[in-house]
This record gives sequence, C-alpha cells and structure tokens, in this order.
Amino acid sequence: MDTLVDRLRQRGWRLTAQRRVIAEAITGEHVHLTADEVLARARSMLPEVSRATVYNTLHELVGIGELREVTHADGRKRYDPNVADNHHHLMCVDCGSMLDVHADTPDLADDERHGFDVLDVEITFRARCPDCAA
Amino acid sequence: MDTLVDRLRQRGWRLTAQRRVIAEAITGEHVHLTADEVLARARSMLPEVSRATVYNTLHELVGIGELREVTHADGRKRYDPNVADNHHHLMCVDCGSMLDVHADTPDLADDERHGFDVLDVEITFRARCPDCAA
DNA sequence: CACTGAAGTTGGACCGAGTCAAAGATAGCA
DNA sequence: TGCTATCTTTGACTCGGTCCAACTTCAGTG
Repeated sequence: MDTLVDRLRQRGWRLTAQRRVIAEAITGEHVHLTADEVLARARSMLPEVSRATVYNTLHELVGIGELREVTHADGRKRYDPNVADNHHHLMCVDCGSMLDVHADTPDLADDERHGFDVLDVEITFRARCPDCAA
Repeated sequence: MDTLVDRLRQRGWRLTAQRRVIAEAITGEHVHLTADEVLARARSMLPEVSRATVYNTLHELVGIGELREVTHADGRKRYDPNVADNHHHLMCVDCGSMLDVHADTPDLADDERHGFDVLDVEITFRARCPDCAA
C-alpha cells in the first residue's frame, strides 16, 4: 500500500516519530486543517511535538507537492492533503468550514493574459453552511 | 460627478480630511493595495494619518460594499476599489502583483452544494508575470 | 458665536500566526 | 556501537492586524 509515509521514505526522508505523527494528522477526506490544528492532532499522539517542526514539515510537504496550501479569508493557511484530484473549494464565510467540490475550470482569454504565464486556477465558492444559516 | 467621496457624503458620513485622503489613495484601475500601502499613500498627502484610522475606514468601506477585500496567498489583505464590475484576478505567484480579468464564472452542480447557500465565486488565476519570468 | 454630544482620530499596547537561529537529539549507516 | 548529517526544540522575534482609552472635531442648537 502506498501511503504518504511510504512515499516520504522513498524520497529518502528520515522517518522520525514527529513526521509520522504529522503525516497521520493530515490524512483524510475533506481535511483542511490549520497549522495549529495539525499541531493539536499531532500532540494528541506525541505530546512533545513542537510548533516549529509542524511548520517545517508542512512546508516541506507543500514543496514536494504532497500537500496544498489554501489561504482562507481570515488570513490563516489551511492544508489540503487531497492533491491527486484536481478540485476546488466550497467555503462557509461564517465558520470557515471547507469542502472539496468539482466544477468546470474556466479559461482565460488570450487578450486577458497581459503576458502572464498562467499556472493554475483557484476557485472558491463563498457560501453559508447549513449550521451557520440557522 | 459621482465620486467615492460624493457617495460617502450621501450616506451621511462625516467627511474628514483623513477619509478624503484615504478615499483618494485607493481610487484607480487595477489598484490592489495592502493596508500598509494605503497608509503610506495617505501619509504622503496628510502625514499625521494613523494606522488605526486606515484600518477603520477600509473596514467601513468594505462593509458598505465600496471596496472588496482580497486575501493574497501571503496572508496579507489587499483592497480593490473596482466593485461595480464583476471580475476576477490574475496574480503573479512570485511578486504578488495583481490584475483584474474577466472570465466565465462556473456554476456549482446541485449535488455538489452539500446544503450550502452559495453567495459568490472567487476565481484566481495563479500565474507568473513577464518581469518575474525573466 | 459658544456649547454640547456624537462621531471620528490617535498612539500605543496588545494579539496571534508564522519565522528564525542556535543548541541539543537521533535515524540510519558503517 | 559510534559517527554525523539531518532533524527537532525552545524561545525570542517579526509582522499584519486589533483594541482601547483619551483626545479632537464636526454639526446642530440656542
């Protein structure tokens, strides 16, 4: 089975207890944790994990493309482990909860590109979730 | 002529020198200033403007829909005075420069809504500008 | 024109997310 | 088992942004 930890080992990462626990913390469907949430989850398994290690590891995972960084309107960054599937986000403007969704990705007309080299497109559906609507 | 300052007066805002100067600082095409940039521009016209007033005024303008808040990937917020025209953004991932662009806004299928009430759609074309490509 | 209360502004303390550097710990290899 | 490059920790620090209490100013009233 090809888990995140397996892929990291194949890349020659030293597999420490901390990295194992962080990798486990971020795995799942519709998971979009903040760094602090990752830290809390990791500490529940290994209490002495430090904040710096969480940030280091998250950045490294983003760097090798195993994690996607999503900046929420509140300015905090969230981390999305679902990188294989090209998807967009449905976000509650009140509580910040986020779901993965699929939608057509629009193209940018040539005369709108202003000489820029377009890399990818990020779409966020700003919405209100059923809980916050009540 | 219907300037931002005129519209504010019509709303019953007390038109102070500070607000006038801030309103002037954010006016223009393809303008997406950070709060600090607004502060710097305002101070070049009226040196004693305070940071708090800039934040207060920006938030009020966002609240009445005269300004759009855009959160950049670096976590800083930028302010876009172009609210009349429904547009999206083309952003350089290296230097953060931003342009207004137009593109088809995709819809979200009913079975992807998860009971959320969709308010609007934000599209960001992540790209590299000609300057940074060199 | 002076007075007054409400609205607006100020400076500085504060907050929280994130960064950094130096010292200490450890995985993985010989 | 011991060595060393790599990783982790701690705590200080940065930076965007918020908050608050004191002060100023505007518009309306007499």
